[in-house]
Amino acid sequence: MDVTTVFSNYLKKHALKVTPERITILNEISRISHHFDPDTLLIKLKTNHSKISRATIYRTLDLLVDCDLVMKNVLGNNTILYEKKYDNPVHDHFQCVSCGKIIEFFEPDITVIHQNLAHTHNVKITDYTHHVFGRCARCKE
Amino acid sequence: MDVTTVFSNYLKKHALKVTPERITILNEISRISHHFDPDTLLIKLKTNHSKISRATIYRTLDLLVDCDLVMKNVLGNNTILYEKKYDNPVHDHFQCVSCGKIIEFFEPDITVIHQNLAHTHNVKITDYTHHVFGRCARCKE
DNA sequence: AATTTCATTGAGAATGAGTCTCAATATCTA
DNA sequence: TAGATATTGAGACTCATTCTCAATGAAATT
Repeated sequence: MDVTTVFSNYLKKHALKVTPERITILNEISRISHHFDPDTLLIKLKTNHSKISRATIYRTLDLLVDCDLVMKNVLGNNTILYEKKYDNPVHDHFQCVSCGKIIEFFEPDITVIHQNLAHTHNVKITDYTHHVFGRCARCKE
Repeated sequence: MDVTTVFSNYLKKHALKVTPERITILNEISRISHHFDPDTLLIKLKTNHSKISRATIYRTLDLLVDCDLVMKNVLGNNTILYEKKYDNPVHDHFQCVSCGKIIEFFEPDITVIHQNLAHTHNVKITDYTHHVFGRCARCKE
């Protein structure tokens, strides 16, 4: 089932409307292979002669996060970073506090930690963020 | 060595001044046993008839984070949350997306993950945030 | 296909956390 | 104690995000 269908189904299920703006935004995100923020998304859309407003971008991103197609990451220094959850393997982020560089990594043991947590505290885990900060190879001298 | 001394030494080392405002803020934080945000700190200080300004609170919090006495956590939904790093065992946070309840937990394996990461990517890790979201025992029904 | 209902949109105003400015004041070194 | 310089408070300012509201559009119903 393709991504547009997933989004359309989500919208219908919540009595929301499938609009060209919403589909255009999702298509634009599909073309982005890494991180993005709302403003660069707006610029990309403008470049493609779309007149979608800033408000609609924010509203649509919220929907996409809610239906689990997009992930919103809040890093340290007021960096907000979105990325699609499809066509994109699960990973966490390391950010260099000196130069701002972001490294993606995945350590499978994080899953074990979450299983322990769920069991110990009798909770259901739906999401997590794991951001690591420090100095990259270059900046630590 | 007590916390005030640690802070004073840090300030002197960086040619900064030991002011009553800075010490008062640190003392106020020492009285808080859990999380806080800059604004509740401001209110607590006002309640104690202190006239320290919002700007000074932000400035001092940055210093305290820098000298490792306070930790700044950025949660998902624009929540910023500070807590002292002393008198307070290291822990991560689980937040219930339904009722907002926060559970503190510590899984020692997170340290192993960080050691692997540091080794694999040749970085120096100074800090991290690990927030888990889901439904607590009550809210998952 | 036309009607009706109500969600959605864009433009710009509003919000609010955090930062900056600057003159007055306080710390600290010598 | 004086001089050099860091700090402070008040409020202006920023800038990302949210809100408002009239006009428009989607889609269910007839």
